[in-house]
Amino acid sequence: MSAGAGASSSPRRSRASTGSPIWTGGCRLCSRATTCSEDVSSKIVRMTSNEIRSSFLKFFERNGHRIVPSSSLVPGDDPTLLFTNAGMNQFKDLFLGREKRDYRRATTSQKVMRVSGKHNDLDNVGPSFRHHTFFEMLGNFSFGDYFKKEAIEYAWTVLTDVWKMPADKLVVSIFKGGHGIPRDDEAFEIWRKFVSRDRILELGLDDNFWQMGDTGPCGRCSEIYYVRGTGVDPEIEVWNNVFMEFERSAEGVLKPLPAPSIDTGMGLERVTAVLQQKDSNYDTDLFMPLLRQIGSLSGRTYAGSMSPDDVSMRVVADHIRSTTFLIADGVTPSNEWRGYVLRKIMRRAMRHGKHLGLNEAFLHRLVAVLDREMGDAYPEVRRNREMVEKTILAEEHRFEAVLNEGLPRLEAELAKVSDTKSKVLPGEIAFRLYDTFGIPFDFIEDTATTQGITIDREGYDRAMEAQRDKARAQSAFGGRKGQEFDVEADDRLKEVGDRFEGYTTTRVSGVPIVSLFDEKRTPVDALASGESGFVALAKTPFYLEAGGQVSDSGRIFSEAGGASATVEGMVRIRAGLPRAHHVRVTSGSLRVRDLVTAEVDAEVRNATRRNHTATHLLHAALREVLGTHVTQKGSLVAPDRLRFDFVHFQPVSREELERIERIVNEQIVRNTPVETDVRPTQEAIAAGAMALFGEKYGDTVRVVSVPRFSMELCGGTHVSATGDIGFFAIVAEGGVAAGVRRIEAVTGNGAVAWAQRQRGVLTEILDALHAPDDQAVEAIEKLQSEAKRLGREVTQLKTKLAMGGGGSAEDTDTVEVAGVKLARRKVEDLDKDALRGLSDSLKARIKSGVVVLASASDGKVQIVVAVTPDLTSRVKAGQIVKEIAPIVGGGGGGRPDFAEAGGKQPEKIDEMLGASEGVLARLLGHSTPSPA
RNA sequence: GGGCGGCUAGCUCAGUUGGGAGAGCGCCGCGUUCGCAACGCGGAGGUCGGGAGUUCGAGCCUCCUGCCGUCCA
Repeated sequence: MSAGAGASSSPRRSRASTGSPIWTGGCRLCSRATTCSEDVSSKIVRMTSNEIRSSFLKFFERNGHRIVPSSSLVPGDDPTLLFTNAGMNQFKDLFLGREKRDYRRATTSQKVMRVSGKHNDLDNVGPSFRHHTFFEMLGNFSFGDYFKKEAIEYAWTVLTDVWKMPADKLVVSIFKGGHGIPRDDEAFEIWRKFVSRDRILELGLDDNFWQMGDTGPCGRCSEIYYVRGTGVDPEIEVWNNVFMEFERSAEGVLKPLPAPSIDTGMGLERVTAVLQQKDSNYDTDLFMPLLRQIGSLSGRTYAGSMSPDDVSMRVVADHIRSTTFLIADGVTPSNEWRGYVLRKIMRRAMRHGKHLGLNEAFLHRLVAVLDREMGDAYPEVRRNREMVEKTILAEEHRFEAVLNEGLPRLEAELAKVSDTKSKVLPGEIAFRLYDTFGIPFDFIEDTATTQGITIDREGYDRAMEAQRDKARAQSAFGGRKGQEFDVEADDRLKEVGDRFEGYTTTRVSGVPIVSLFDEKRTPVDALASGESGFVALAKTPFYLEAGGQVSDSGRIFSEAGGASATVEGMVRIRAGLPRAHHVRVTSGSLRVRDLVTAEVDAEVRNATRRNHTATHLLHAALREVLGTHVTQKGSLVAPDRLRFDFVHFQPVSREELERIERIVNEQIVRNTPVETDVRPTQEAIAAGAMALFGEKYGDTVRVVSVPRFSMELCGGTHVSATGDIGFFAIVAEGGVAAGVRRIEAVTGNGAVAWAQRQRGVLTEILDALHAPDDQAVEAIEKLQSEAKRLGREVTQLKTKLAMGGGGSAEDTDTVEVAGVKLARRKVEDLDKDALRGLSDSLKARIKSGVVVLASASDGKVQIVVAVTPDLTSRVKAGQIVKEIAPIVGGGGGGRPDFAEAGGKQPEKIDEMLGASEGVLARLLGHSTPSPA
């Protein structure tokens, strides 16, 4: 989605930055020759960024807008969108008419991330004075309420009245028409009331037409520019007003929306630069405190230039903002998806820190500045400061480790090419160092340069491109969306809404069936016995998977018609519509408008309730024992177990686990009644209720609390008092990803069963050991060392036995072949190691010669051939073994002094040993003495 | 989702045509010393991440799988 209410990355900005302003020919604004020598802008009100933000919100509040808090940077309801990238994201469903709220005008200061643009914005950040990965978007919105006239009036008033921008510094633009869409005459006429005709630019599709996607709402828009006349950006786009007035169908046809809407966006960083009369966003009070702190840590002073130091300082200042806000919104650095983007940004900041001479971990020390400067406007930063700092520090250490690991490899590769004539590091090698070992390219380049080595950049880029292509090709199939229900025409569904009765009951009767769908999710009138499909009811006690709690199972039946169906799962049709029960009809048939009873399997539900409340207790206990950096990263609440993933940077020790388990069970014993109530979201969070990261909450929320111990926002079903849980046992603890641990636990009957199983195993072990429990470990250790000792003794004895045999050396058949001693012996049941030992002893005995040993065990033959070192130049053990092993049906090989082989025919051992004499003779170059 | 690299003694890691599992540090004992460090000698400590396969024989080759790291999406 490319939302046009944009600040940092619209195409026309990049054009401006290359030095071609949108309109040329002198300063038309103030009718002067080229630039404005007179400082008209001195009239502008001096404001801090905090004042600018709040004055904007307050203005629109005075004009009937609801001030809505910024939504999370992690889009809660759109898994395909990497980060929130426009102010309107959180209102998407309102614009599409899928959702209704109790206000039709809103204003926000929205946290926004833009990193993954086609032009790879990340590289612009630092060198540029106004590119950011993270920024704040001020906006006002109308959902089918006011339209162009008011929007333009508001915009003009804010700029010229609230902020006192001189009118003659402002230029606007409208859509000039094209591609079958007419020129925006209306906007032109409205603007004419405020500015002269020559200050209204007319631009095309790229600049002044906005759409969310290939289909859906879209419209012409109007941009407002502030003309400085000087600096890198002689004029700067400050505000984009989108007039949503059409809906584009799949066929590409535009038809008017019944209720046209307004969506605007203004980058706070830019407008602050304008109002504080700075050429660069970084010179404003949004960035200067950060730059000062970076300066004092690195012993430098930010000078606002294009020098490498200043560029690096800008990179760090920008990236610490993204980093802090992302982590505060629950993203943690990892190797995939959002976490990966975060890591990339963090490591880029660390690298630039190194350029500034910051070799120790420093990034985490900048969070305090943001807490101080922005903590009032964005409480999540203040609330999560400790966790943010810990997360950053952990990543700084990890990056250090990666470099320490990779550096020797880099040095080794450089050493290889340093002797060559060209002194070029091949691109594939450089890429491999980056791809596999994570050494940043500029790091490789820097190191290489100091050694007079250059890098084959082209080869590097080629390798990178190949990797990209592969990844894209493979994931093209991955992103398919789930099937959608065909409900467009179904008004009944919209009227009914989603009525969940499951908090108070597990059974509702006399409920009409609103709609039926088959497995393809298309509407049907009836589902017959044996068929499966989906049922929407006017109300239901069935829980739909959310907050980790799994969906209920149970049945739906009609007493009158004798129909019955099992409910196998629950599916969301669409927000605000009834939930769908995935059913299999077992008898009779279900028809639309039938009255039915819906009944949840109460026992299963009760088990789930126990686990859900226990999860809350566990969460609170974890924070008590491990610290408040513990935050939920995932959760599964099933009837038979619960699983809880959370942020923590090391394994949880056994002592800690036991303490956590004890605390939870103490809460259970207290039998505290569990309270639930619905409260305004802001109030609940202010009261300290635990909210989930990345979760989208409405204006009111359900709060589940165990008084004096736990309070969480939660839509799940819970026990009525903690005592209902019965017993809580932690079953497993382990790591899921870097910085995330997982605890699995059981409750109630399941916990009792688990404990009994454990005790059963212990009892059996003790029985087998014939030892009381306090001596069990000792007994096992004794057994182990005894077994080891015996094993050694057996090996020794076997070797001795084989060596000495019946007490003499007569079992060894020693002959001389061409002046070389050949010792042969057949032994019983010796393993490889013992044979080796035996051969060593025999070698020692004959001093110089060849030893051939064969042992039979388990129907297999093990052969060893050894040659004393003085003879290996004349005959090699490997050769002998290759010649004789086939006689017993095997093969083998080895080194000149020692070789092994195996075979499958023990009965032929004697034949083989006999043949060895001839083989040796032949290899020594003598004819075989004929057998006796 | 797709690649690449790693996993061997308590720790850090070596280990190539597939053929005796190693080093350094740490640990235990002995020696040396008034004692300690250092040093010398000796010793304990290993399911070579797990499972299958190929082979007479697998730390090493093949397949599956787990975990860690890293890059791309």
